[in-house]
Amino acid sequence: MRVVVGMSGGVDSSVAALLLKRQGYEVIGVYMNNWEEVDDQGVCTAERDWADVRDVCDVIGIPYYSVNFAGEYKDRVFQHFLDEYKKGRTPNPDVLCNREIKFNAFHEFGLKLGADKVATGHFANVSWSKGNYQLLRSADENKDQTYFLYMVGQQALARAMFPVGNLTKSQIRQIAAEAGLPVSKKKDSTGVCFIGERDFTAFLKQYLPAQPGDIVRTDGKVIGSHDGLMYYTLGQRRGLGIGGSGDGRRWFVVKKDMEKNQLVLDQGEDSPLLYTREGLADDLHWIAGKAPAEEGAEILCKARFRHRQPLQDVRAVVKDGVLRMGYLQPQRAVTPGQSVVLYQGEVCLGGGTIM
RNA sequence: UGGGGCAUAGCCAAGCGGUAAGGCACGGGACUUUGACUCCCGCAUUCGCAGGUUCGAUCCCUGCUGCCCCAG
Repeated sequence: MRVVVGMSGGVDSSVAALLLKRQGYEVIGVYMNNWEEVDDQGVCTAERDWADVRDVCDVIGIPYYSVNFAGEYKDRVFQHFLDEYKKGRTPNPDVLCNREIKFNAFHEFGLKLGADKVATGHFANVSWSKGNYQLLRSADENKDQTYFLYMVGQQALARAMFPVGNLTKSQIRQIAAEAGLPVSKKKDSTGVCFIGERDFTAFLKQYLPAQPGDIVRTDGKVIGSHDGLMYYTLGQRRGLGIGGSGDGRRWFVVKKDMEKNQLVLDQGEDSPLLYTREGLADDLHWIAGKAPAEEGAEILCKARFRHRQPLQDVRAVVKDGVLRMGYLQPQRAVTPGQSVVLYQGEVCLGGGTIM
């Protein structure tokens, strides 16, 4: 049985490869570099990651390759990312990246290498039940990454493997250390997948030209100016430059008025304008291939509106391709363009894009 | 140019003779495979300017400058 492992140069995917090798699989490590950096230190980071992958593979004793999907990433992920921002929405590129790149383009590459299975270091699990593959939350509740995987399809899950899905982060680091992997203490990576950590607003400004406008209070009074609504998101506090006015509390973005090109702020982290009790989502995707209930029938489940958020009680109904949700507890800054992912027990049902 | 008041960091604002609170903003860090949120740390050798009194002043006195209010 041949398994191709997507390796990032981090601990998780390194241990994933190690475990598969120990389990007797014929393992091949593949490093993906999908972002061609021109300047910055991004190049250095990518080169170091690739070097780490080679070192790790040498220690484990498996062959390795690198592959570049920069073109695919740009066409299928980044373009959509920019289009969404232009509309004033806040996209989640990593959800698309998983569907289009890691669990599609990369899987196809794995097949070309003769792989029976394609593994990654994601914190998630797959199981087969009632004629379908299920996506399950990881053992390490704190690191679960199913929020980013809800768009993955049955075909991909059928050949996917998540070797570290049943481990905790500390167990993974311990295994890596005991095996002498050079990345055992490497810091977890953050930021947009393949693009990495950086000054996000400055990054966006490279692609989306500024469109200055007013910053206003909820009563319409102008209290400042902004460079462009696309550089801000709902619930945001930092980077507004508004301080000292009003009652002295912090200011948060509560609305982006695209028509007036105004950024609307309200004061206080508990501003009622930041909370909603219901919402809609479209662009739905169900892991099982179909909704968990008939059209119009109520779905009682848990949900999260952002990565790592504790599961929230939600009752939803699917109608005409739109998910109508009611929240038992008011939710803060549910943001258009972001994902809502539904769960029942350990099972990730799927989700959609917040409208 | 009659009277009164105020001038403290980017903003708001304590202090009222004993050697500059706090909040917001901002910067750094932690957390985090999106964007955010959150948390931690930092942030006026100096109190409009110039003198004076005092062992010692942001706090008292004088002058100057600026702003505000009332009356003209």
